[in-house]
Amino acid sequence: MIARRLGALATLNDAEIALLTRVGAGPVTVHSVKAILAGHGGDHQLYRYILSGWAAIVRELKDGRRQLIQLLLPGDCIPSNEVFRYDGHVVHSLTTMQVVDGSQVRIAARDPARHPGIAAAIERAAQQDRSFLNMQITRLGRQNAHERMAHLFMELLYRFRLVDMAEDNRIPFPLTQEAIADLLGLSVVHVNRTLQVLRRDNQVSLRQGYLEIHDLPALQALSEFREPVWPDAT
Amino acid sequence: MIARRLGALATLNDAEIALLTRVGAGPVTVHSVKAILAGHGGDHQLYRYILSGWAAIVRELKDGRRQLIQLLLPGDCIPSNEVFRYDGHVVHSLTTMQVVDGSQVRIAARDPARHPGIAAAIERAAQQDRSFLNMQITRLGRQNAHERMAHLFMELLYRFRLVDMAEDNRIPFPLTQEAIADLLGLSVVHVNRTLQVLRRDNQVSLRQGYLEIHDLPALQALSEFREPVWPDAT
DNA sequence: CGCCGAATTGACACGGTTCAATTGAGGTGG
DNA sequence: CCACCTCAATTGAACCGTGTCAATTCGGCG
Repeated sequence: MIARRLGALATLNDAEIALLTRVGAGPVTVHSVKAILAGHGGDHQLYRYILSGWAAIVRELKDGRRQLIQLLLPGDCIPSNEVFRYDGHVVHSLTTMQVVDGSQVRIAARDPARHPGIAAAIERAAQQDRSFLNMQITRLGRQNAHERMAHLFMELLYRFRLVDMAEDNRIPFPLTQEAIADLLGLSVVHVNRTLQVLRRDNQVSLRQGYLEIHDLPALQALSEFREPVWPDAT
Repeated sequence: MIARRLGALATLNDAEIALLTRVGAGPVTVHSVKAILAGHGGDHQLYRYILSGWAAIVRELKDGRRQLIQLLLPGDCIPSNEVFRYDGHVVHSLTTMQVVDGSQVRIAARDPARHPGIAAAIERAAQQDRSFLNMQITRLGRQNAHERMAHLFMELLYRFRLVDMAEDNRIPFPLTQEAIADLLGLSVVHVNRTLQVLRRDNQVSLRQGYLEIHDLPALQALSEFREPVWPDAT
C-alpha cells in the first residue's frame, strides 16, 4: 500500500520498493473508531502510515462544533504530534484502522542520494496535501452544498485512483453523514437532502460503504475540481 | 524584515543574520495592485520575499467567485510556481508591494550544517503556514461571520507581532471590504454590517489603513484563536 | 470641481439550520 | 430466532443568517 502510494508520485527503484514493502509488512497497530491518533498532548510521536481505514485531522470548538480539516486515507501518512501538538488540532479515526510505523520512510526521505524516489515522492505528497487543503478552503468559502459534495467526491475518486482502489468510478466510502457534514461545513440534515438530490438525478449511488459515481462529467462541471498535477521533471 | 521574520522562528547566528540582511538589501521589484505574482503559467520561477505590501494565494471559479486562500504579509515568502502552477491557484498582490529575490535563502535552508538557524526557521515557517491553513478551514466551515472576522483579526495581530509591527494592538490593514469578503467567504454587504457591529461595540476600530483592537479578550473568546506554538527544542 | 472606486444602506429572497419525530439497519443477548 | 437496543438515516416545518439587488453616500485624487 505504501509503495503503491509513493510509487504513484515518483519513480521508485527496486531497493526503495523493497524498503517500503518491508515497512508495510511491519507490526500492525489496530485502532477502533473514534480513537485519538495524535494531538491532545498524548504520546503519539511516531510517523505512521495507514494500511486500511479512514482518519481525519480535526478541530473542535468549545461548544461542540467540529471541523474535519483533512481526510487521511489508506497509504497516507499520519502526521506526528510535532506539527500540531499545540495548536488545537487532533487526529481522529473515522473507522477501524490498521496502521504501521513509518519512521524508516522518513529517514530514507532525508537521504535523497540513496533514496531519490522516496525523497521526491514525500516532497510531492506534501505538495499534494497543500493542494487539497487549498481546495478544501475554496469548497468551504465559495461553494454551495451541491458543489461541495460533488467536489469532495471528485477528490476522493482521484485519491483512490492514485492507489489503484477505484474500479469503474467506484470507491470505498465509510463516512457517516455526520462526518460528511463536519467535513463540508454543513448540517447533517442538509447533507442528507443534498445526497438525495444527487441520487435522484442518478449522478451517484452511495450504499453499503461504497460510493459509485455515475455521471462524472456532471460532477466535474459542477465542482470545478482540478487535479493537482505537476511537471514530470523536477 | 526577512531576518526579523525568520529570527522570530529560530535563533540565527551572526553569519545567518548577515546573509538575510544582504538578501533583503538586494534589488527590489515593485508590483502594483492586482498584479499576478505567480501562477497562470507565467514566468515566475523565483523564490521571493515580501518587504512591504500584502498579497494572497487565490482561487477563482468560472463564474467569478473568488476565494483568498492565504494572506502573504511582509516578511513572508511568495511560493514559486512549482507548487501550484497546475492546480488553478494564483498569487495576487492586494496592495503595491516591494519584493526581493530569496533564492539564496532557499539554498541556505538546504544546508542545515552551515545554516542551522535558517533551516530550522524555514521548517517552522512551513509548519506555521500549515497551522494557519487549518485555522482558515475551521473559520470557513464552522464559524459565523462575527467569529470569522474576530479570528482573522487575531491572526493578523499575531502575525504582525512576530515581525514587530504591532504596537498597542495596532497593525496595518490595507484590505478593502471586498478582499475581506473573499477571504472570509462572505458577501461584501455582510462584511460591512459585521464590521459595523464590531465598531459599535467598541471592539475594534478600522480606518486609514490601520486596524486597532480595543477589546482583545472579547475577540479572543469569540474567535477561539489559538497561537501556533511549538516546543523550544527541536 | 468632478471623478471613481470603496463604503454604506434598505428591502427582500433564499440556502441552510434547527428542532423534533420517525424510520431503518446492524448487532446482541435471551 | 425473535426482541430489543442503538446509532444512522430520513422527514417535515419553522426559523434565521447571509446573500442579492439597487441605490446612495463617502473619500481620496487629479
